[in-house]
Amino acid sequence: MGTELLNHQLDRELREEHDISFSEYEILVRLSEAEDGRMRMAILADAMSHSRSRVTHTIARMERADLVVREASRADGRGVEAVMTEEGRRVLIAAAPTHVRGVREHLVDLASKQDFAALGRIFDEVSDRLLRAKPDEADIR
Amino acid sequence: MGTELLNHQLDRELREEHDISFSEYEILVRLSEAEDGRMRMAILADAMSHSRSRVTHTIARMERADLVVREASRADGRGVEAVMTEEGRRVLIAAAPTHVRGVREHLVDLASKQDFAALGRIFDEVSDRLLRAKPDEADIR
DNA sequence: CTGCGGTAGTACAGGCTTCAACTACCCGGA
DNA sequence: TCCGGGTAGTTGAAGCCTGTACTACCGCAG
Repeated sequence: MGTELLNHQLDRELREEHDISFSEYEILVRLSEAEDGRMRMAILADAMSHSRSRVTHTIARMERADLVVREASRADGRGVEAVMTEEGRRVLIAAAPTHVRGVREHLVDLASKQDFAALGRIFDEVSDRLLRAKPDEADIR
Repeated sequence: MGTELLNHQLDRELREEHDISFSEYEILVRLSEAEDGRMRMAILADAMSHSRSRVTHTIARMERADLVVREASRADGRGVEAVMTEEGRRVLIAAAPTHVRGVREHLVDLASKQDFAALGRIFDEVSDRLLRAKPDEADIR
């Protein structure tokens, strides 16, 4: 699988040029697309197929770097919302071209339109299956 | 990228059913294909695009589990060879069907022959480029 | 209103990977 | 022969992820 090589490379480029990891970048992207740049921790976790524990840690690091702040949810006393800061938006805007260029350079430009489309079809399907299997863990039991 | 989901799933299946990680499985596969079931650490590292440090740690874990033993290289005083044990071969033979089934179930069976071929073409190309760039790190400098 | 199962998030310990020393050894040139 | 640069591998610390346990809160049934 060259996929690890690719992810690793994209991660490294973001770290070197903008001091954020690929996961942090993805969180910023999702927050930027959300209403008011804010999202509940659990939604974030599900959206990225990360464990809640992982999101807690990642958001903690991002909070230290002033990319987000944590706010208690008004609606649900258990809830916490991650909110993108100005600095977070600034870093996202700076980092996006790096990421886009990386994906082009290391992936898109190397494949024909047809092959790239096939790639999309395959991983949509793979994700669908694996995500559908997880929620209730009803596999074989 | 659903690729992380897939790797994670394959890793989990190997851990649950055979108590080895995906990386350990891959090392066993490579050793089994090598002359006498033995390989130099550096060759192993290059073959899997892992850091030497990583291979050192992984082999150390595998040695604790009796899957391999370490032997000093006769030819090169600096060298160390990882040698597959009987137990290692036994575990590989047991684990291989799990892995093959996993790949079929979570990937191959979900794609058409054509799309799957496209996948192969793309990641061969991606790997080639990234590996060609690395060795001398001559990128832009 | 009280109890209770379920959900949200965090804390902590353990495991894997990385990075940067560091040791040991190889080999070619002076 | 001896030196110096390069290679092989290991070590230990630090970072990130996982699983588990735990607290706090929700909401419904009784």
